[in-house]
Amino acid sequence: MSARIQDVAREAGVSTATVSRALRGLPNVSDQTRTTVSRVADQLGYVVSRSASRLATGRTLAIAVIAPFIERWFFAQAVAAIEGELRQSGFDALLVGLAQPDGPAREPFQADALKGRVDGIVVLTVPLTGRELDDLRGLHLPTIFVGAAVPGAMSVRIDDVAASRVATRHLLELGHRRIAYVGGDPRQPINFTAPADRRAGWMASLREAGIEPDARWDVTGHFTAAAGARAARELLALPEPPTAIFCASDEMAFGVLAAARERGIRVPEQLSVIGIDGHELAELVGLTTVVQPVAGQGALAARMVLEALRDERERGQEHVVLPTHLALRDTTSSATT
Amino acid sequence: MSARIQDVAREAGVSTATVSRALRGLPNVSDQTRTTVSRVADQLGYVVSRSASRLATGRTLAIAVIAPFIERWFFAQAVAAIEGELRQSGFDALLVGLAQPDGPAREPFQADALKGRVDGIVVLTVPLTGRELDDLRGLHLPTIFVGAAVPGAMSVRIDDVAASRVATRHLLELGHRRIAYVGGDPRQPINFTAPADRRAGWMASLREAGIEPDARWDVTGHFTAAAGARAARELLALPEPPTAIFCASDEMAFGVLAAARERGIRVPEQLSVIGIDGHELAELVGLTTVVQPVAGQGALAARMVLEALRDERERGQEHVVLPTHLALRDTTSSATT
DNA sequence: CTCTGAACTGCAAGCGTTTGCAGGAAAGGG
DNA sequence: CCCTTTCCTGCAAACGCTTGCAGTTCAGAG
Repeated sequence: MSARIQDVAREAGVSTATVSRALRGLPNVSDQTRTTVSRVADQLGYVVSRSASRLATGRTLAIAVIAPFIERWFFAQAVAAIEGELRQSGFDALLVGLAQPDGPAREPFQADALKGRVDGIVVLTVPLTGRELDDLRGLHLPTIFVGAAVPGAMSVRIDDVAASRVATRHLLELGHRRIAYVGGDPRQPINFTAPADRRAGWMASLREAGIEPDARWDVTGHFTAAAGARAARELLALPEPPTAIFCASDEMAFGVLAAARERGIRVPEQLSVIGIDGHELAELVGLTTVVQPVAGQGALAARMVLEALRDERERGQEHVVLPTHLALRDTTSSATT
Repeated sequence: MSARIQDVAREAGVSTATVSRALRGLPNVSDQTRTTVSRVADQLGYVVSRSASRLATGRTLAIAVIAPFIERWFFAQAVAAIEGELRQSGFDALLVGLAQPDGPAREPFQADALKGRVDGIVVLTVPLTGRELDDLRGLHLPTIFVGAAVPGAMSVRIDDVAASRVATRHLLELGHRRIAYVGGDPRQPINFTAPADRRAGWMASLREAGIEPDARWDVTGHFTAAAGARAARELLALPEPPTAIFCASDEMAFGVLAAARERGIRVPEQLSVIGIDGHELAELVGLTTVVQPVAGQGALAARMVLEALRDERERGQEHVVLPTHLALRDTTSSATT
């Protein structure tokens, strides 16, 4: 059906070995031969069989991208950036989600299902269990984690504690004292450090300001807008509600804003709200937030795997921390109380 | 390094042929043999080499998912659903984006780069050129389009004209006469019918109501919130601004809402806004919209490719149209003027 | 004119599965 | 007790490429 290397070889009057070398730009092929071969090849519409190359070389030219969800903003941005970077280098992006068909629980991650199928792996903020992690290491593939610093592996992330402190301090400086935190699920599995770190940053900043965080100010928004709204309703129904809410993601902050609107609470006059992320819509609705480079982390992670593939030796344990910055907008203002 | 089929065969005292058959559940293998082989296999941590199977069978067990963008809401939802469906059936999702590294233009789609790399293709609302489409057909792979009915291929989509009419009629029934449309790029390439259809539905509904749509009411929002906001600013600055704005996507509607807020225009009292999509945040902000099943379309598309792979004969040209429904919320109300 | 390399090119052995075909054993029928 | 069937199993030939090694050619040095 489709042309094979044999056909090109025959047509060009050379051996398959020469065709292979010519087409891949390897040295020791005369210019004339190379030209002929190339011409014949695309005349015949020849495309090298990835399967055969893979089998022969052991390299797949594919990278797995593991993400707990793909439909959420953060992951979609990151995945898009990773895919772009990989495509530019001629690598395939093998997308592996972990969401269950139905239900919120995630599927166990089968590391060895990837055995021999990819050359490297990018893991997006997945809270892996120790066993999953071990299996993953057992693959001996360059692996890079985004959003969490896993010991012994490469990673790219932001300083979550610092980002969180920036947000909290901003609120403190505005005079707020009752500052609530809307974060992820507190029963966080290991290795998913972001929610824990952000919570820690909030707590530490409050304590430094001499404020003991009330347990009721610490609620979970599951990193979704809807759950963020629920969390906010809870907070705003407290006898002494917070005057400011710090959300560990912009999406949750959107939920908080919606909940405030529902109750007729004016933002920022009666309630200050701040998020983390730099969501496209945050700018639009004027949400003050700590912006993190999401696509940037993804792209860098992709480049790092490719790099590791190039310099086998350098399978170091680079840990890159990208900067964040506070985007001051309209949802935070001085405490009035 | 890793166990091969040979190793399993030797250890189990059978031939590689038997191992292959036993592990794949083919008939004509005694229960006892099958048990032994399975035990030995996972004792050795044997995982069949995908590359070798691919080469031997010609089947890749992978499906390409082509999307112009991955980071946008609609595509992220669809891709997630597709990936889930594929994973459940043991297929790999090969993600192919078309976004340029920088710049808004999309990359040309190289169909034959996929030659021999996937068993089927899902194309998400990509406006392909005639040539690209021909190349794609030349692959002779089951291909299914989401969001556009390409003749001679399978597709799953919504009735964009109808969805648009529902939205427009809703506004008309509320008494609005000056109804603007914020859509996609008017210089739409072929085969990307959604923006054109939605525009057509808007226009037809207006005409049926005896209203000749003003050219200035027809603006483009590029399917992003930011551009939607720009479009709205333009509309609201008109000497006789519209009293209602129909957006071809919820994200653009968010932009419109933001622009209205900027100008101090109250929604829905002074301006009605309606979208299309059913974005998670639409519910939260109370945006009235025509809900379409996004994940549903993706999942169905995935199932259809797999189905086509199963029944080779049935390579029909099924065109599935999924229903939409109007979600009445708080951004539309009777025209006051 | 012969010799030495350098530069090309071809041979053929993998890479790890799958699968058509044939052989062999066991079971059932006459 | 012999002959079919039926059921399992193994042999070995693909699948389409890559690559170490060896052979050829040719320019330039001696």
